[in-house]
Amino acid sequence: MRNPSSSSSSGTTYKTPCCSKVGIKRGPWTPEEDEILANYIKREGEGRWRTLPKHACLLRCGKSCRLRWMNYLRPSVKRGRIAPDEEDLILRLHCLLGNRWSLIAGRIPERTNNEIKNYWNTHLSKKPISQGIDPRNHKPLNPSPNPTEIVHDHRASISNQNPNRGPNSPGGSSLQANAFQSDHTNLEQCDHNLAVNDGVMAGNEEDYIENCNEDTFSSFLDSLINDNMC
DNA sequence: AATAGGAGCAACCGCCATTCA
DNA sequence: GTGAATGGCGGTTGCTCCTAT
Repeated sequence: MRNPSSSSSSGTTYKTPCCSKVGIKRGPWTPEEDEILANYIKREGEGRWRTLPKHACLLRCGKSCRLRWMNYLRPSVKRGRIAPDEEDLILRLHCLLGNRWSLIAGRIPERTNNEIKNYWNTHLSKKPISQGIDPRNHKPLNPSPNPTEIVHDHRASISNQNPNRGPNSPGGSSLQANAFQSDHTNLEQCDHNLAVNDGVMAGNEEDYIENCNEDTFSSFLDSLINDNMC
């Protein structure tokens, strides 16, 4: 929405409201609403999203407030054009993680998952297609038996691992570990990737996966990215 | 100049995991 | 142990702007 004036109150119609409450405003945020929200969060801090609109005197649902803050009002959010190196990183990470936007965003400073998702859908998803590659799983659009496809398979399997969860979610670390475990299982099919894992993992594998935290996952991801798998 | 179609992106929805009473 | 509330995620929608015809 580029024109804030085209809110629901002025005719914009989105799908059925997430909250059925009458009097909840929907559609684009106005500068006044932004200011109210930003000031309130600066004063009271993040969280308690459901009750925030009432306390801040905003006619919005909590989800809408949270989204607005997370994606646009947070001071740490960088707006503007995606740099070529960021684009490259997004491509690599998507190659490894699939549509796990929060995971990808977590590794690109000051970018939000919504922004990265939009950028992928509008710009980057077309690149693999032009190269004859399926952007959803980075497999060739016309698959042929080829050892390198095993690498693609593991990427697809990661993206299929509970795609609704990321590192910032309450259950993030265990799910990271699950994705990691799945990833590793598939990696075993590829000598090259096994070598990658050997560099990261040492000792008992089960213990490693069980105790996988954000740092180790991060290291693991770094090794895959740096290995230029895509 | 008018208009149709595509691109870009903000905002919403439904779902799921976690937390808490 | 259970159910409601909450937070967070990915997918999708639809409005506005831009460009080609």
